Amino acid sequence: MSSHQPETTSSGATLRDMIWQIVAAIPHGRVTTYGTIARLIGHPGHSRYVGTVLKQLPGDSRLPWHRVINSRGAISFPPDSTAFLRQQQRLLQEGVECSDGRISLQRYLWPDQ
DNA sequence: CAAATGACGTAGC
DNA sequence: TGCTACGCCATTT
Repeated sequence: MSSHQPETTSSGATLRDMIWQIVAAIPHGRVTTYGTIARLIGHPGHSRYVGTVLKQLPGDSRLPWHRVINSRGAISFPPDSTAFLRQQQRLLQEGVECSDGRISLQRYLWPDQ
């Protein structure tokens, strides 16, 4: 087998598949963080990888990637980038207050404490 | 194949 | 309260 085969679990799912699954499960109008997702898939500390996976999503993906923000409660894109504006726009569209690019984890974080 | 990179997080100062 | 330094590791150069 080639050494660049995706890491798989006992169920056969790749880490990437698990991340997609979690992102798809984020409720409308709620958000979660990269670190939280890493924990949910049983790999705490892999927060950077979560970002890498989302970065590789095809442009036409229907996954709600915009509901993923960083632990500071902010959008992880430069404020002047189009990506930032797109994410902010999608969040505002579903009722998440982020006019300043900041989201209240206290109010929107998923899963609930 | 070695080194740099990145949609992160957190401990330390 | 804010910055810096590191750890993390798949992916890219």
